[in-house]
Amino acid sequence: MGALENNELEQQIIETAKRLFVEKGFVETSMSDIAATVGINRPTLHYYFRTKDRMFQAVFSSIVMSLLPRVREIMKRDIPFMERVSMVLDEYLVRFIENPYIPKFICEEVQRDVNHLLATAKEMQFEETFAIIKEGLQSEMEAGRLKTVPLHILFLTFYGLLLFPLLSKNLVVTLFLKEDSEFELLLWEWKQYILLHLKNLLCVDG
Amino acid sequence: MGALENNELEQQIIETAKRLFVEKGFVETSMSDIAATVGINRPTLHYYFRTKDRMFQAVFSSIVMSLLPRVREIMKRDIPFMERVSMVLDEYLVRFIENPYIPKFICEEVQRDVNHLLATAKEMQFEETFAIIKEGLQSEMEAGRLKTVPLHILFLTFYGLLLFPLLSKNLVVTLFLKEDSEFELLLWEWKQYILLHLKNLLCVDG
DNA sequence: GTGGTGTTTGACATATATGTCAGATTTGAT
DNA sequence: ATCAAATCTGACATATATGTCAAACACCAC
Repeated sequence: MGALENNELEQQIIETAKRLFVEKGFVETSMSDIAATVGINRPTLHYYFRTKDRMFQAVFSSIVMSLLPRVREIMKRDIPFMERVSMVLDEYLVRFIENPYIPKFICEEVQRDVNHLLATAKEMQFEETFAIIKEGLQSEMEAGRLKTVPLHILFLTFYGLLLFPLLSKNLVVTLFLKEDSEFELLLWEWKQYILLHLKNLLCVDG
Repeated sequence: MGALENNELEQQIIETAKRLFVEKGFVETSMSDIAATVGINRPTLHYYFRTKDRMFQAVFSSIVMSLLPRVREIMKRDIPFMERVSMVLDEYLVRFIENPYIPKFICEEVQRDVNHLLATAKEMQFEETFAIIKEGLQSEMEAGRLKTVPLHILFLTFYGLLLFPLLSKNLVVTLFLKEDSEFELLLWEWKQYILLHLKNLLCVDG
């Protein structure tokens, strides 16, 4: 046979598609682009992933799967809450420095079709991770170690501060930096401010 | 003649194009869409705005022009800094509640072509407004009424917190709200948190 | 009405996208 | 070596996008 064994090319296609989707966006990346970059014929793409939509699902899964398990593992640890948050931030930032267009890609998909996105996410234990974080927070709040803050406020603060610099990277570099390479440094500086804001929001001491 | 007098249809086209660009994004809105919505023939669009690109410029100008003068006016007032910020936030939020897709549109354009965007913005006193805010901040900081914080950090905090809820509106509504109509309420609740974060960042008392 | 200006349109040229399919090619089991 | 299944490809069908143009149309001055 060989059918089920040749996931090598399939993987190569997914990696290439990920890079292109994430660089240029879903709509502006064509199946031809992907095929040309991989160095295969376009119909071959359709052979592996019948439609562009299934191509997307494969790519999105690959992205989420590369982050979610690490986050879940960290949030389960038995160390102070803010230390866990700090480590999760590291995890995100490393991934985003590697691939600064992921946030844009996710945001684009949130706009294009939330339900499709959530359905895809659901298939990879997204809800378990979400639940772990939620419960972790609630127990900290009930124990009085953290202030009581609505979950959606926390969500907006965390992801707003984390994702926005990457969404506006071009603008930030143009307005505030001399050259592109300084951006990574800015992100690590920025991480401290994210932690500061979260502490102000959550920690009882002040 | 009549050429220069018929800015009525031209305005109607711009309004329609703005709505569509802002709802569906630039790439996913076709000239045909716009023409059909206005109720005219597509070549007529090309008669008024030779290319889709000039169409964009007209739309973007219209959006920025509806905000920038108000912001400039407010920032010039002689009232406490945080009060000015609060009023600017109101201005933004009212505009965004009216038209929740503006942030997405701007972000998309920041990614697509920053320089094009900045060039268009430059034509409408964007730099003056930017300078006014910058100087206002510096004088407050030097007078010791505000903590000294790098401009880019302030930029990221302000716009990250302000824009992200609108960029992730679909997700927020799906994850945290019962129905779409609650979103406006959430935004006004969120405004207080934005102010809180900015105070923590800027104000000397704490 | 005639003519000129500004405005609108139908038809065309061109480009690029997705998806299908029959047939060629490779591959592995026998 | 042969056969069948898996893999790949050239060619096709279809859809939709932008932009151009010559010709039609509307309107006002004269």
